[in-house]
Order: sequence, then C-alpha cells, then structure tokens
Amino acid sequence: MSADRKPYHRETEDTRRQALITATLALVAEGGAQAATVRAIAQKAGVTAGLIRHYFQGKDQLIAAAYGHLMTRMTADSAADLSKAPHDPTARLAAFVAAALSPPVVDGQALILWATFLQETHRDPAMRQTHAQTYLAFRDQLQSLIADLPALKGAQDPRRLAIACNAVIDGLWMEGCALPEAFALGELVEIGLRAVGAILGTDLSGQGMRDLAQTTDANKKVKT
Amino acid sequence: MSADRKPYHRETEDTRRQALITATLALVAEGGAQAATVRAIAQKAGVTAGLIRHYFQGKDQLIAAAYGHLMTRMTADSAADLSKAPHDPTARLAAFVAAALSPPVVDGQALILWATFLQETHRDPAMRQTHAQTYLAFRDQLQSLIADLPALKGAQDPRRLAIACNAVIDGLWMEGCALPEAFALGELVEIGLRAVGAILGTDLSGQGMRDLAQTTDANKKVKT
DNA sequence: CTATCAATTATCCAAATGCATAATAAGGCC
DNA sequence: GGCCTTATTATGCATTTGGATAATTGATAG
Repeated sequence: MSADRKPYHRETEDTRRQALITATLALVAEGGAQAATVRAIAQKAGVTAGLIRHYFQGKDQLIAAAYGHLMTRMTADSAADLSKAPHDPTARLAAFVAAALSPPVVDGQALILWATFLQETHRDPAMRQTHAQTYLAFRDQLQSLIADLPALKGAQDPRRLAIACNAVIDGLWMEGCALPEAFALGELVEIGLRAVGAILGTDLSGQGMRDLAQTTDANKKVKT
Repeated sequence: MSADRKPYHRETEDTRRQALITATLALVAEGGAQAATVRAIAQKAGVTAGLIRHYFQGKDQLIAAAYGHLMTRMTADSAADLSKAPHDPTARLAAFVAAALSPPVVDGQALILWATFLQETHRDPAMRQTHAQTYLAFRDQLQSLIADLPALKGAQDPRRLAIACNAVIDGLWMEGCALPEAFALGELVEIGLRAVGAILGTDLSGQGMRDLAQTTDANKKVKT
C-alpha cells in the first residue's frame, strides 16, 4: 500500500535556494501573493514542501529573499548597458533611460511582482530596507548621470531634476508594463527620452535612438 | 450555557454595503490583502461574518466593489478642484496637476491600496475593467486639458505628450506616497509643475503655485 | 398587539495553509 | 563495500479561511 518514495538527488545549497526563489517569483507573477503557497512553490521547484523550511526560516524569509533577488536583477538590468556605453555623458544618460524603458526591465510580470511585494514592504522591516536601498540607489545613479551633463553646470537643483526624471521613468515603466499593447516598439523609449530631455533642457532623442537598436537587440537575446 | 445573542438593529442596504467597503479598504491599507479576511472585515464593520454573504456574492465581489470605490474616489479627488478652477486652460492644467500631487490623492495608504488591488486586477475580469476604465479616464482628462493649451496648436502629438505628463504625475504620486517625509510641503507640486511645463513648453509654475494655497487649504479640510 | 418577513446572528464544515517532526535514502569517506 | 551524515521526503497537526445553512430577532404592517 505504501507508495514509493519520490526519487531525488542532492543539490547544492545554492542551487536549491535559487530554484525556490525562482519558483516563488514565477508563482507570484502568475497568480499574486496568494498563489505562492509553500506547497505550490515546492512543486514548481521540483521538491517537497518540507524542504523550504530546511533552507529558509519560514515562508516569510523566502518571500523576502525573492524580493531582494527581483530588485537586484531589475536595477542590474537598468545599469547593464551603461558599462559598454560611450563616455559622453549625454549618451550615457540616454542609454540609461532607454534601458529602463525596454525589456527586460519593462515586463508584464515585473509590475505585478513589484506591486505584490510593495505591500509586504510595510510589514517586514527587512523588506522595507531592501525597498529603500534599491529605490534610492536607482535615483542616485540617475542623479549622478544628470549631474555629469555639460548643459547644466549647477544651474538648477540636481536633486529635483533627478526626482522629476525618475518620476517620468517610473511612470512610463508602469504604463509600459501594464498596457504593453498600447505602445509601438520603441515608442516608450522615445517618449521617455523626449520628456527627460525637455525637463533637463537637453536633446537626448538623437543619442538615445541611435543606441536603441543595439539595446533592443541585446534585450531580445536576454528575453529568449 | 448559551451566550446571549449579539444585539443589533437593521440598517439600510446602502449603509451596510458602505460600512463593509470602508472596513475592507481600512484593513487592506493597514495590513495588505491578507489582512482583509471576511471575519476581520465583518468585525471592523461591526457585524458578523455571515452578513457579507448577504450583501455580496462572496468575498471577491466585496473586494472588487472596494476597488471600484477607491478608484472612483481618487479620480474624483483629482478632478475636484477643476470645477472651481478658472477658465484659463493653463491655470486649469496647473490646478489639475497640483491636485493630483497633493493630499488626499497623495496618501501613504493610497499607494498600498493601489498596489494591492493591482494584482487582483489580473485575475478578476471585473476588476481589470475597472482598472482600465479609471486609468484611461484619467489620462484622457489630462490629454483634453493639454489639448486646450494655446501654446501647442497641434504642434506635437498630444497623445504622446499626455502619456509623458501622465507618467510624471504617476511617478511623483508614487514617490510622494511611498516617501512622504522626503518632500517638503508643496515641493512635489512644484517639481511636477516644472516638469510638466518643461515637457509641454509652457510655464505652469506661476499659475500652479498661485493656486496651491487654496488647493492645500481645501485638502486640509477634506483630510480632517 | 400580533403576525410576518427578512436582516442579522450563530453554528458548522470542508479545504487549505504553514509548520513541526519522524522516516528514509543519497552520496561521500574510510 | 559498509557506514554515517544530512539532504530530502512523508506524515500529521493546529489554525485559519471562505462559504453554507440553520436559528433568531428586530422592525413593519394590519
């Protein structure tokens, strides 16, 4: 009567943690927080539920780890192209904006993930810290790129400019994630470059659109 | 042994529905979606859990009703000052932006509520419809205000301008909700007016800041 | 004052959930 | 090849949740 035990083989701690985190993100993206039960996570990760407690103190800690993983990945994706971007400050800023408004940063699942985790941010102090860190890191990076622009030699308040530009990017990111079919390919980037350029009094469209081709191509590779 | 039954008096259908919706919103704002259990909602509304099923088909329908209530309230708040705003198109746009970036629209609980409901939007078709309606309604209103501006007589694509301005407002709204302590009083409005003005090539700051006083006063009254 | 109706409460239930603990086997070491 | 560690599975449990149904009571009409 006793059914056979599930066969398995042992994996690295890192492998298992990663599998559990990936499964958590996938489930949350598909069906919201309520879909990410310990049993569902374990099944999607190809293990049994008990193993979660073996690698994490509890479900909450796994959720927090998944959130950190997501945010790290998103900020890394936004800054990825920056390393191979030219030294011209204007072009660098344009590349940054373009990357933040293209896949894989702009992604239908990303918004749900972000929104789902946002509420947890208010209860769990660890998640709140992750939130504040990644959020301000992004804005600081943007502010630093803006400060490097030759056009505005301390003319205006760089903090407020960064806040405004960050708002444009965030807002467009949201729209692009929520209503992807409402925008033509590259339209979001163009709107973003024009808006940020207008706020800063600098023309970014030329620079940005030139980089868009390689940016999009690179992202296509990542997407598949 | 049998404890006394809870005394009660009958209320209007509208009163009870409203009480349940208010309780739902309060709970979600406090502790996220998971805090809004039927029992908790009923307790906060001063009734017993069974009554929820008497006025709503189920918990999901109550959640959807609460979401609709929230979105209706927020869009109404954004457009409230518009009715008593001057006829000057520039001033009207400035008033609209200022209202969207001031309390009660900008509110710490509003962001959590919005984020929490966003994920439900993906499962429940009714909620998705509410989402699309309120979202596009806001953007259409903004686009119509922009189109009335004398400065850009069909010069540029009004749709893209509206998208960009909407993004600024959304992004600043998020920042203001998430990190209210990071902005001085009226700073968010000023940043928003400057950014929107820059995108549209029109000066809004003068108009907007002049209106800010009455706007803020009016909102203070609403807040209490 | 009484009968009636439905608004409201009370009780029960099946399912799901997170967690704890016991059982087992996979893989490395000697 | 046998043993030992522990990664992994299997089982059980208390709690919670949403929903169904029965019991009761407050109001209203006649």
